[in-house]
Amino acid sequence: MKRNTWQREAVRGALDANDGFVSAQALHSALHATGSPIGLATVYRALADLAVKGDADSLQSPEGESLYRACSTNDHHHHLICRNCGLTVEIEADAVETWAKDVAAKNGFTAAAHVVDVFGLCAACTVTATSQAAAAAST
Amino acid sequence: MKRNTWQREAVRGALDANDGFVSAQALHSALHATGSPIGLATVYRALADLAVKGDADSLQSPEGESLYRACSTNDHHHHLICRNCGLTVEIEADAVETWAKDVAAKNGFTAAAHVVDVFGLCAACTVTATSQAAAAAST
DNA sequence: GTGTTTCTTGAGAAGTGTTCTCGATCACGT
DNA sequence: ACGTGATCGAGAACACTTCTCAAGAAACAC
Repeated sequence: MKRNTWQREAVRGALDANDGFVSAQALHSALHATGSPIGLATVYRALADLAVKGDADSLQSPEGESLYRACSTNDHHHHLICRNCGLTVEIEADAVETWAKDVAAKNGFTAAAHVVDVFGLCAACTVTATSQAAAAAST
Repeated sequence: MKRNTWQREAVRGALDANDGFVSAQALHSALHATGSPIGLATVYRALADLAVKGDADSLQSPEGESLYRACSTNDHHHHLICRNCGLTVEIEADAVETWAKDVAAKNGFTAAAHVVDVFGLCAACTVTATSQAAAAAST
């Protein structure tokens, strides 16, 4: 039996309120900032549950943290992530799906899963970064 | 100035001797097993150096460990990894490169990098897994 | 509403992987 | 051979995650 607790709702809400991927720690801080006395362990548990149920997507940041995000769809899909502001766009990648299966099969691999994520700078951050670079260059 | 020390050579050698991705910890244990009194910190430093120089490839395992592998080419490429035995096949993915750039551009993203790795079971491990499953089913 | 059951929570301890610190060591240029 | 300073190693420090367990609170039966 799964019980409904305000803690679980709070985590889900905080995740929904966020556009990009957030770390468990960040989510915990955010919840505390809003006055929730929720525990860190509980945040981890809730996130793990959401990920298992398919209500959230998780990935490993290059720094080794686990990042989570509320997903608009339960279907298999990939992400385009701004490495500066965390903005995330869900992308479909039929071509890549096919390619991955193909490559695996060609090499005798079965049960193929794949990790496909694209990191970059979103339009807004590109502008910021460019002007900052210019400022730095002129210093 | 970069010095040549036997420790660095040992790490590189151990990496070369390995077919698939290995964790820093595993590499350290392996080196100790051969009698090298090399320190763990040194292994981490050497691996980071190799990765920066492009002599080694690194990726995050699903468990959050950093895995390293000596690469036969410095060119950008991807991997097909057996999740059971660690066997790794280097794969080219021009199609994916193009797709990634394309998707990024379409969404206004710049400086796009991507993470593309395929995990599966290699032919040998598929056989083992299948027979094991059969054995389990008959129990 | 009351009582019972048992799932969930939260604080902190524990665990794991990685990085940092700092005195000792040793490779390299002269 | 010598001096310099990059590199080493052991362990401490650190960050993130998971585990432990007593206390709290949903859900259910009555």
